[in-house]
Amino acid sequence: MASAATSKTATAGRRTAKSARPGQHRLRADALRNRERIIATAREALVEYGAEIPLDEIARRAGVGNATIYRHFANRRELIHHVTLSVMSRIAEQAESALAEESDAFLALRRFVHAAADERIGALCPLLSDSLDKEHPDLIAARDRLAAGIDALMGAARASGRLRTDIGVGDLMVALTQLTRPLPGNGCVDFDIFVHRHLQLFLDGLSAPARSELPGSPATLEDLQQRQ
Amino acid sequence: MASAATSKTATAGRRTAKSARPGQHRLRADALRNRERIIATAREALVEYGAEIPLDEIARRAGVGNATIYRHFANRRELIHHVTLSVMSRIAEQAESALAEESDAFLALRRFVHAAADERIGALCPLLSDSLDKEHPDLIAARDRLAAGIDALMGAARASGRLRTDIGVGDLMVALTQLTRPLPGNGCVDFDIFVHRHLQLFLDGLSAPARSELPGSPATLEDLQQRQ
Amino acid sequence: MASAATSKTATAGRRTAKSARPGQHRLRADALRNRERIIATAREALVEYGAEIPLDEIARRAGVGNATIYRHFANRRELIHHVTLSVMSRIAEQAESALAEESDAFLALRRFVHAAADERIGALCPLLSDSLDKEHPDLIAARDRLAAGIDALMGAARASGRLRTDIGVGDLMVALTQLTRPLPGNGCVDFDIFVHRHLQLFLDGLSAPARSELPGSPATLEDLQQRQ
Amino acid sequence: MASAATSKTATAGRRTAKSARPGQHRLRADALRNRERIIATAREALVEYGAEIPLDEIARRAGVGNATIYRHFANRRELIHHVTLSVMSRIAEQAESALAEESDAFLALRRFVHAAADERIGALCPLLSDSLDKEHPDLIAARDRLAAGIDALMGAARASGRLRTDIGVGDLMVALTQLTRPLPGNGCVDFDIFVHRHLQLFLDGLSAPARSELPGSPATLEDLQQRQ
DNA sequence: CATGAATGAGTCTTCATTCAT
DNA sequence: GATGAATGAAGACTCATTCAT
Repeated sequence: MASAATSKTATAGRRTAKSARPGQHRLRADALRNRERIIATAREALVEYGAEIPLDEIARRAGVGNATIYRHFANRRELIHHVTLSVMSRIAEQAESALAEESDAFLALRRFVHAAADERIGALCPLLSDSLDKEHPDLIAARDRLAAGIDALMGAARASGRLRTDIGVGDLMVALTQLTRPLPGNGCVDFDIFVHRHLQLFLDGLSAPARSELPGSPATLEDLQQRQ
Repeated sequence: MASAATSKTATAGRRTAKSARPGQHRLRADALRNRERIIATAREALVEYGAEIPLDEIARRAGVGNATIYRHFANRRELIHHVTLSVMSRIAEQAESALAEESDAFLALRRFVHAAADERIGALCPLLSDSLDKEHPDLIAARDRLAAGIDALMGAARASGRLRTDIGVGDLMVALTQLTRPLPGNGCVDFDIFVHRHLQLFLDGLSAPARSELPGSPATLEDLQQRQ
Repeated sequence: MASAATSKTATAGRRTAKSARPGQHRLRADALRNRERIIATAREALVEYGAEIPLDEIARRAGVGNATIYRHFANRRELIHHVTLSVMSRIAEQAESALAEESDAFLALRRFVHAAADERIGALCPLLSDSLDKEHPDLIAARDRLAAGIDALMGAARASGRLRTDIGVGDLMVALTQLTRPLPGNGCVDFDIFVHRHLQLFLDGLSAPARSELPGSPATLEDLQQRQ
Repeated sequence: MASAATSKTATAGRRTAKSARPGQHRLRADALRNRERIIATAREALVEYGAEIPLDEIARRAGVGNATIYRHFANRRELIHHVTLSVMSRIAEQAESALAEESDAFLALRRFVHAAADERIGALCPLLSDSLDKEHPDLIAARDRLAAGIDALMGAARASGRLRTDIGVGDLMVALTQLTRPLPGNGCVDFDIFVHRHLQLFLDGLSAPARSELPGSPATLEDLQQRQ
């Protein structure tokens, strides 16, 4: 699968740019495995435990020492950054494949929304939290790819006359993120069952014709990230 | 303003049951003022800062010493408990007055939803977080009152044929809570502008006739609190 | 005794300006005692153990909990800052009293040099280390006071014809600091005995007439702090 | 260049006596080159960065992997040990060649003092720090050679009537070390300019006739290493 | 032999909670 | 009753040292 993590910028750490992985420096196979495992574990742990999960706990779950996390990610912020990139990338794929594979545009949108939930989009608050460096080129690239994917989905659905016209990508993303956010502190696994109900309700609200007039105006992803 | 905090059970704090305030022991006027101020400050601070706000910060904002919080609430958990009660109470009032004052039942529901958002319902995840003692009689009472209020609202809206019939109080409450939850770490005050758009979309999804079939089944508030 | 710690600047911590102690906020007696004890303990501990001494060790020696240090000083850097101020202030007093009380100007200078050593001037590398915020007004004030005191001493000694004329305050301060610096890692208490020999030798080198031509040019304290 | 590192005793590293390199086991050429490079890099890095420099940083500067350091030196302590030996050896050479090449004995001493500073004698606190195993035969041998060299220098200078008679080798070594010690944490390269001023002043203090009476008594190098 | 990677122990710092005025 | 101060128990992060390629 295409990875959004190809463009790179060294974050010039004082000693070594741990997380910047320029093309010339291939990771050892086991290290790469660890790296991916840490990201995947962090994604799930964030969902189960909440955003304040200790890195030590992530390390424990991933079966590595705590310092191994720091070999791969300079600090908590950077780990979150990469988890965000990973999730955004996976979700972007979902958007793209939904559009490619579904003939009914609104069904494609619906499929995407539920798939994004399953991909733990809510684990991240990725577009809003201030714990991300929103200037980071990788994040911008991932955001743009995702925005493009969703835009295409929404555009097709709108073109088919099934999607109301007064909403933007940002509206969908924020609501989707919020509706699927994990509860803090406990593993509400069975909470998922609910989530899909609410997403479905929200999708019904997105259907054309619009049943009410919305306050404010449609939001792009850029809008979201700019609000402090 | 009716307070849900009159029936009491001491939760046997380590040394003294500070927070249990049996009716016989009227607080001094200034102490009561402090108590209310702490709760109100905590509510707002939770919204602005996020769930991990230090108690010292709440104390600072409330203009009291940190130990004063402990005079009123045995620990953080108990403070959150009371903030939750306060918010639930205020929201219940909103439900009740919306029903009483609006002639159009669906409009009443809509008014309630937006009012609940303004009351910071999302600051607390009041029904779900495991940082609450869900057995606590006060909480149960508050929940029941709130459930009754929303039930009445939804019943009326359903009766008027404007609300779809496959959703329960729990569905509304969870979605409402999630959609209005503050972002962690930063004061997204202007985020509010968005929230009402999403609530409106969700309300449109709630309208009859149902535009799709929902997975799962309608949830009550009891359901919610039993999970986990 | 006059304290250099009267002018203040809040270092605008995120939450509370712990270390800024504006005049309006008198410390409780016990807290002030702790504060002074921490500074004094840190001064001695720095001498005995070296600059890398853990704060926990300082806390232990001071008989307080580790967090108490942080109540008084936002971080390690700030503690060092205040220790530095304290030592500079004490040394400035030594300079002033030596000048005031000794009739022989060169003897006054000599007395000062040995007294500064006893005040642990070397514990700090106070003028040079980059672990200080050299822009800080308190530090500048302390430096200026100290420079003035030493300048007066040296000026008098020079005027009496006993001090060579090709050296500046900075020269004396640096050499004094270096010659009295504690060794890293071990408590060389009896090392002190040596130090005074070397200071004496250095003082002999400072005497007029100059016995050689020096490379470079006389240094002020400002010079020193600007390097690096 | 004569190396003091030929007589050896294995200091029984935990697993293998990595650093003991008995004569029979000639290092491969590249390994020897690495070893020397590590020592040289460590010497400079200690000067620029301070005593707390991480081994990883030394490895990075030396252009080797961190583990390579451990292949050559069992632990940090041992690396420091060898850097110390290296510096002492280089300084001893300076003493010997100064004596051999200068006709004026005091000039020879002066030349030596400045040369020792350029050899980074101060980087190591070589005679005093407790991070050395002062019992180690190599260190004793190096110390003895150095002491002999300086003794000869001082003896000649004393014989020429230019050096005061109340000071010992230890006095010179300690003062020299202290006056040239690098500041912690920052690369004060231009600090060197000062150092030679202070050394010159100190040398002037060493000149005969003595201008004052010194406290204590002359110190040998043995004295220094025995304290603590 | 050389190296990148992994790790546990240690340090700094924060915060809920308790203590003393 | 109220407060500032004190504290120990985490959590983030670093680094000497060990392991596996």
